[in-house]
Amino acid sequence: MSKEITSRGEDYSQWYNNLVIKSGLADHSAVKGCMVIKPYGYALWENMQKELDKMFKDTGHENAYFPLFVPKSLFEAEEKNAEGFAKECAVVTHYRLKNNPDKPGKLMVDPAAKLEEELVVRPTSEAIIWNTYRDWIQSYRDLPLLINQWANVVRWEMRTRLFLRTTEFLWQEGHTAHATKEEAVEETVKMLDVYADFVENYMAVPVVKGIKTANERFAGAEDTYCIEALMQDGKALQAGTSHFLGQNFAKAFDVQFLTKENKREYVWATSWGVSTRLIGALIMAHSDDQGLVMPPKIAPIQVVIVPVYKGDESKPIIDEKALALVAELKALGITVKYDTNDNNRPGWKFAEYELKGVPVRIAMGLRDIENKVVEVARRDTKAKEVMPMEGLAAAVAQLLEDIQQSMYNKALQFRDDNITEANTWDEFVQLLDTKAGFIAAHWDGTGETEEKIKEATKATIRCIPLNNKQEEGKCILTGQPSTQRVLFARAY
RNA sequence: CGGGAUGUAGCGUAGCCCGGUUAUCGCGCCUGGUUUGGGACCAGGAGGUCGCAAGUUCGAAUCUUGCCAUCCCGACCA
Repeated sequence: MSKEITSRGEDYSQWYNNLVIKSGLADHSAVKGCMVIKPYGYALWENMQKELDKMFKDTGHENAYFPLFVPKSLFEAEEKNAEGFAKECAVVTHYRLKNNPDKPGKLMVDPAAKLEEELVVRPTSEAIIWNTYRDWIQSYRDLPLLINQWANVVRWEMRTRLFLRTTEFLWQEGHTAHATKEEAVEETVKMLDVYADFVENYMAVPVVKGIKTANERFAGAEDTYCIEALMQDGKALQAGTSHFLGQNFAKAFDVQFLTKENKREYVWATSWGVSTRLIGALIMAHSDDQGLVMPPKIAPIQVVIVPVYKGDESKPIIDEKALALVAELKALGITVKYDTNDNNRPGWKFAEYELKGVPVRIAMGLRDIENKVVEVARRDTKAKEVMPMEGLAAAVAQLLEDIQQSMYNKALQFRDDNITEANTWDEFVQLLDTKAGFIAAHWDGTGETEEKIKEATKATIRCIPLNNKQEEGKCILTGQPSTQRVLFARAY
């Protein structure tokens, strides 16, 4: 969208970091690779959680909580899953510290307190959950089992980025068990749809629904479905995944059930998750040079009222009108802040709330009150309008809806403008360097070719879109025949 | 773990090459006052182991060596 941002190129990282910190969403922490989510950022996460949780419950899921620690023997039970995550696991080996005899006042790990079996801090919870499901599932009557967990996980990545990749992050992970393959696949797709619905309709970020190639698949899954979003710098971001796990975990943890026909069968599994990474997606999809732009449906503050005082005697007059408006807005379920902080002047507040991305700002001064109007500014377009106080609350509610829709439309336009077809290798390489975005190109379907393209260009296959148009073509690298285009991009 | 850069007040910085008064400037912070329609102004004030350690020197933020930390680029990845 904003050319300024796109053209910023290598400064984009810096710009993103500064924005996250200055807007008060989060900060670096004392622990390398971890972040502190500040109240404003956490309020945003809570709003996202609330909506997602409602959607999960509407689709029949219940919340539960499983332990943070996974005994190593359980962790390694599903081999592919274990292998995939092994390189990024934090491991607990001891359970006690003691005074260091050589360094007074310092502590050391007590060698006598070594655990018999190491505990892996969960990078994902399939293992501990499926070990539990064995006890929960005996009969077809116990199925389907539809559980979600809100939790933190730890993945010890080499390089981290606020919200996009932190050592510890918050997420939800759904883990379901089904009697048939068909039912499990249906669940996988259903939850992908839930994610797409949330990201598009609440976060106003359009996504491409698709399926991952074998190389990009979740460790231990038969199929990984994903939603891919496009950021303003032309890079793609995996916003959520939903996995069809087949019977892999059921077999690894021996989870069998008796069918109506009294036959023992392994259950079919899915898992799906989205994380605080979505906040990164939100920032990179909508923000501009003035700061964040929050979609109204999940904005921590939807409307801010800034009073413009002229001398002390005007305060009670403005307060009265403003508080009445606050009450009206609240009655409509709108989150509103009346900023009476006298330390900052109106201009300062205008800039501050723009930085924080508050969708609607109302300025109210004596002049307005005399004319029975207020100044209403919308964050997404920065348009200002004088509106009558009569019926204002309803008008603001309508405006919030307009902003939500308009933000989505703008992001969708950008996304669609940045899906480009490439038919030759040269075209492909040139597009990556000049335009970026998603590149739709033919691929011969082999992991080898995919790997070569990645090595040569850093672009990966983000997904094979669902309901993809079938067309004859030749692989851009090898020239081998292909039946459909897949979406390539450089990704976060 | 490889390649590059940086470390000076809460944040951002000047000074370093070419060693020499009390370490520069801006923002922020505190006190008082005037203000308030796009990041106010005036006056006063607080805040520093110059990343750590050793060395060279009459003298080190500045030179040397070692260490530590952070960031960027690669491998890894939701």
